[in-house]
Amino acid sequence: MEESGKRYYNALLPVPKGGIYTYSSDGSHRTGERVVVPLGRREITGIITEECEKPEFQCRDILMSYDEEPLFTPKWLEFIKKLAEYYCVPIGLALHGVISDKLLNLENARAFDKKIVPKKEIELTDVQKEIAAKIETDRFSRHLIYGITGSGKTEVYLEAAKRVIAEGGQAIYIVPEISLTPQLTERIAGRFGYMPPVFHSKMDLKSRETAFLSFARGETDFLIGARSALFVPAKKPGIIIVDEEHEPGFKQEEAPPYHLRDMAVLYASILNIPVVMGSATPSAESVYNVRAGKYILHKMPERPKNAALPDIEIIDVKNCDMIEGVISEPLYDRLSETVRKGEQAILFLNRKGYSTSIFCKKCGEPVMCANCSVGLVYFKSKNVCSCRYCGTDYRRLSCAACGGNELTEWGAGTEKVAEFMESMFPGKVLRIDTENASTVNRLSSALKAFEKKEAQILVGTQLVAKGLHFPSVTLVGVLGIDNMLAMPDFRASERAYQLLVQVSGRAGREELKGRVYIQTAAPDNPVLRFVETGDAEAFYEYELARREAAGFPPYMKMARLLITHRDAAKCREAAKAVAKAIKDEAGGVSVLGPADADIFKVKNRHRVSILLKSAANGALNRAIETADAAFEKLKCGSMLLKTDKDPYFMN
DNA sequence: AGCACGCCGACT
DNA sequence: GTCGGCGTGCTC
Repeated sequence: MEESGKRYYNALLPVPKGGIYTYSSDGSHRTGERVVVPLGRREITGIITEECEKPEFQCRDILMSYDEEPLFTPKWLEFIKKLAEYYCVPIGLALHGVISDKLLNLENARAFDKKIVPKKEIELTDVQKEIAAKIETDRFSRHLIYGITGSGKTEVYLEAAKRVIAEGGQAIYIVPEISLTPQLTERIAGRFGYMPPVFHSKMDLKSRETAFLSFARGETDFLIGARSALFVPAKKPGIIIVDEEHEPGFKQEEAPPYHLRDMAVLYASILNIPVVMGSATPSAESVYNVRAGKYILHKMPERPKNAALPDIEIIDVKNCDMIEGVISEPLYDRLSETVRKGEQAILFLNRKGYSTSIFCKKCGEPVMCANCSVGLVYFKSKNVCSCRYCGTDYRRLSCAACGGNELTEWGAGTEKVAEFMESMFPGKVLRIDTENASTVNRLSSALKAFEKKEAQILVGTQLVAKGLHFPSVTLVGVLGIDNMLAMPDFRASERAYQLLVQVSGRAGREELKGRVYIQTAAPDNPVLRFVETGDAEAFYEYELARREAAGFPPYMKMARLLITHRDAAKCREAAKAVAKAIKDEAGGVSVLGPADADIFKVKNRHRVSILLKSAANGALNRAIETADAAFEKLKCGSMLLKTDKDPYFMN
């Protein structure tokens, strides 16, 4: 029992239901050091948070340490702790969700191979220089660069990053879509004179390990990547850049369900460094934060080469002839003209597949997935009907309602539109959606093909709406946006607006003037009007007023509780009890529901949701804690409660 | 998350 | 009679 020489340490472990555990050691350890410790019958890697007093309970010895020099910093640990607190999840779950096991156990990696490329010096415009100069690098500040598509925001980010790097700091550059990084990395390479390290979850493990470790050790000074790159523990972080700040993809759905933009701001505040966010279509939250004086606004209202903005026209599909029920005559005429002139066009619709709904000929009922409350989509290329929620493929189908075997299809997806276009313009059509461009490589080769003008008409989903630059595209046709506008979601109009403006931005990027046609059955929808007139101010005015009147974010804090279980009745019953507990025990929140979720069944689990709203974050957190406690007591079987703070997807 | 313990159904 | 299904509970 000679334990006098022992020291005691708290370690943060990636254990979803806990987090901090105490261990003893004969040696000494520092905060941020990675250690291997025994936990139950296994060994697990965690991070030392601090030295502590000898605890009451018996504790076990630290088995070994990975680091002589701590890889993680006290501020990084503080960041994870605050993230967990904000999203009301155990800190162990936060760690687990933010750093993979592989990386936590990483001992060594190949050194970063600095591939030198020819440097392309670009003379910045006065606006670009001015904004970059306003980003002070010595303290926490939040910047929103509101620059129209093609206004050159990237150059501002890079200019600020260069300065940070010159001062000995590291720059973190986050983008929403992995698929966008090839075009962007080439551009960054040109400015820096070498290929920058990239970090995202779809790249090969070896390069990812290299990018992680070299940035954590301070051997590289720039890191570009997706969400997960924010959590690479930078040694001397100096600036965080969040491009396309409005992107819904920044909201992580798996636990912990965080929003990357908000976490970038939180991390920057802990580090006392600037965070720069940019978008051509800022989120309502960010516009609100500018008004509240939290974000510093920088506007870039013009394109550098003075390329004109496209003309936008709304086509009422109820009042004009539709060819094949897909494309209106005026748009078709324009398309022919564009092809004749040797220019390029993009046709956008946000539905993939061939037919977007399938019905029974006899009774008219839609054909649903057997496991989800979702209609099936027909894919002609694979000759299957698929559920877009659980991915089940159906080859032989009959009507679940009447047993009828004759089915009929309705609604056009990208496959059908591309097929029809191909019949009208043979050899000139290319389709891009997640179905045929499932990997980064396939997508980028498809985009390259279009760039090289191997096709003149590109039919695609949102995949083609984002940040791409095709100088010869002069026509953009939006074939389907109505389903998006009709979504029962308070963010639906914002998303539709952003998508329309972004996709319109693909038209006429250089000398050639662009035209945009938006087909709709609801031409009077105010969102479409704002897109048509190009009056962004008016859109944000409208949207924020609507949110304020209805008590939605950003004026109110919101959380969504989703309870799921095999048995619908049990699920509803539990949700009712949880809602009652919140009403009885937690004050300062309004409780909406419980109600069956919009998509009330996924993978044979019934889904019931409760919405919580509050003016105060603290009250909301207490309500969530109350709900968690009540749920622990009454749950049965494999019933689950998912807490989603600042929810984005309300299906 | 793992991993073990524990209590009920169909098999050599 | 056991093998194994996954519900439950704990890990310093």
